[in-house]
Amino acid sequence: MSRPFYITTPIYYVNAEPHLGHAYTTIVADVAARYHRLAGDQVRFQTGTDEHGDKIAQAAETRGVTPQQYADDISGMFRHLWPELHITNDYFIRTTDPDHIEVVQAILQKVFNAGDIYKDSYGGNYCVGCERFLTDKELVDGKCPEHDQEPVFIEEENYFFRMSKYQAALKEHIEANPDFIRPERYKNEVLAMLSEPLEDLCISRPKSRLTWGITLPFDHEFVTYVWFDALINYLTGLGWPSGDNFATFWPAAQHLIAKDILKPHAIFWPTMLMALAAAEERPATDYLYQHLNVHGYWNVDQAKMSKSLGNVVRPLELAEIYGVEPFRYFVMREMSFGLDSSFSEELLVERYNSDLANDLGNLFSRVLNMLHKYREGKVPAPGPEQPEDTALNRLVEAVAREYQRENNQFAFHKALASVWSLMGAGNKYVVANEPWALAKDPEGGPRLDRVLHTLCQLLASVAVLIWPVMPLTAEKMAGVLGLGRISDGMLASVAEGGLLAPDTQTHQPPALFPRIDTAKVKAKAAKAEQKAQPAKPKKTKKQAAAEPPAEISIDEFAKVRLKVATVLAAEPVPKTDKLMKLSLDAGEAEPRTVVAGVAQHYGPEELVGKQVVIVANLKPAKLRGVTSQGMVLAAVDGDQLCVVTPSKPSKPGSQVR
RNA sequence: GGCGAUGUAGCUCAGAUGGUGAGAGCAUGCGGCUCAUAUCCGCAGUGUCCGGGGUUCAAGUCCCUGCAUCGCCA
Repeated sequence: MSRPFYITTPIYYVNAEPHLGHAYTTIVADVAARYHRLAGDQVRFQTGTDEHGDKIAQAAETRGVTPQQYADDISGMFRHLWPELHITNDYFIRTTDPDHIEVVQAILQKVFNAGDIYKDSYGGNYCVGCERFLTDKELVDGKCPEHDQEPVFIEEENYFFRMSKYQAALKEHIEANPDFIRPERYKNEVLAMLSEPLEDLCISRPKSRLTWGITLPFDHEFVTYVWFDALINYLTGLGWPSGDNFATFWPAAQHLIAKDILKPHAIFWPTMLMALAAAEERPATDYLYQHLNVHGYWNVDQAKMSKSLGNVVRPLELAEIYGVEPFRYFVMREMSFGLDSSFSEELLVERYNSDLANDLGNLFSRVLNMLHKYREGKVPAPGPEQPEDTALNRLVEAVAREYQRENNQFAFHKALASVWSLMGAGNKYVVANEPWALAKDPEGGPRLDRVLHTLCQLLASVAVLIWPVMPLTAEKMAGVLGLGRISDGMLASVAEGGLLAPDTQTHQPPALFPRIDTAKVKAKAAKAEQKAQPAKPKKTKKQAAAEPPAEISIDEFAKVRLKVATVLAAEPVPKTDKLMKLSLDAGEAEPRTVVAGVAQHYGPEELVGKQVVIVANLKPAKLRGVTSQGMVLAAVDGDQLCVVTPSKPSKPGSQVR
């Protein structure tokens, strides 16, 4: 019984190059798709690009290309990125595809004929700069705050979709199907939105203002506005209204989105589908999707990642450095699906070392090495079974079940945690049975056979279970173990056990994930943080960071290079009353320039000739346009301040420690 | 301003329907093993379960209130 499964990512708006957010959504969709293939389901996985609208037309104009050329360009970047991340989408849709345009027009016409789209005039404050209507509350002193310009009152005719008509029915549907939107927090948010009256949705723009869009079939003076165009892609990609794919997969449709586009997917789209069903005189459930799966954001180094911040992490950079598979593993394991998570190189390396190198890689390596050492790499026929063997096998079965339950609910992090419990159990099993001792024991043969056999089966199961997340690693493991290819539907045999037949010849194990030197990465991250600090002061975080730890090690202290220096010259920095620019003899070839905040306490003449203590290896910083190469130490007591000076004259450059 | 969520070990988080001395992973310290990618196993911890009040024989778990953070809406 092969059940269908249809998973979509949003179609990505081509106003920005692909970033971590896009990559994450698409990797999740890919893992879901692969998981269902592994479970033997019939899978369809679609992604694509959204290419109409003002922003695209504008961006194209800025670059001096046509909107179509521009869209081709960016869309291509997405399309070429996915294979590099081992994404296995079955289809890539573009809203500029001719068949999509046809479908959108056909659906608009249907809904229009049924009376759920109507024309109305709309009057409002239109800001020419923003090219959109502003609400009264957006105005500051009657002006657009962004452009400092008074808006023009424009009355415009447009087409509206009767969204409000379906509000009650949608609310009922969500209440009757608690996992229609998941995780639950997002369902609650949607219900909150639905507790307020919905307004009808404006779905058009006059061509006088926007031409880069799909022409309304019933009024050629207008184009469709954003969502009506974009959302319908999920139907187009299946060949709506006819076609096998539509019949097979639409009843199994699940969408995957980030939380920022919750409203369009949880409210606009279902009501549109209900209207379409009504227009065809079919029950709404014929058209409503099964689940909307909503995930959170990645916080990259504290700052929220978003298109507007332009704070783009190039997904391939870290993926290239550490490998695509660890990258996929990290994002799937680190983020509790639905919640926000932090993303950093350090976190990635931590996961890599502890989960991939120490747990998975090392277990794989130690078991296969023993197998080669003691049994010439052949999976032995098992000797008599003991309770601990049974327990381990049972655990594999239990994990296989939990893995399915969690993956079905999009709780991928839990599914992975469950798989990793096998690594822990495997390591304990090795220690408990001490195969190296059995190998030396003349009576230990049958027991050793059983132990190695059990461990090989465990590894084979692990290989299958990690396949959706790390397909290449899984295949590599399967190859070494003599398991052959990991194929669709193989999940069922994990719970049954016995993936490997006795006498299967294995190969020498490669190091799947060589350990990464964390010291190097930490140093690099610290450096980057330093660089980022002045750019965006973080109120709370910064204060917390400024609070020194209770203790530091001697090694940490040794990083600070303190030196005695003699003040050669001093002059106040213009336009400030605190800063003084000092020229110092620190026993170096050239005098050093250091800016110190001492001008309120010392005049220039008091400082010249004085000896001070400086932090010599502080990263240079620009203060009021002057580059300061270090800092001068001073004792601070409330608003009193005095510079620290050696109690006897010392040679400039003397180390202070 | 309205609504909601969250606040548990250094970090990330688990902790249905209130009830054995409050947990996991990572990080830390100590001990052990040697098959293995300086890996693995064991032990050890520390927690005013955000503050304050209340209900109850009994509250991290329920109620009220305050604070903090975040989100949604306006």
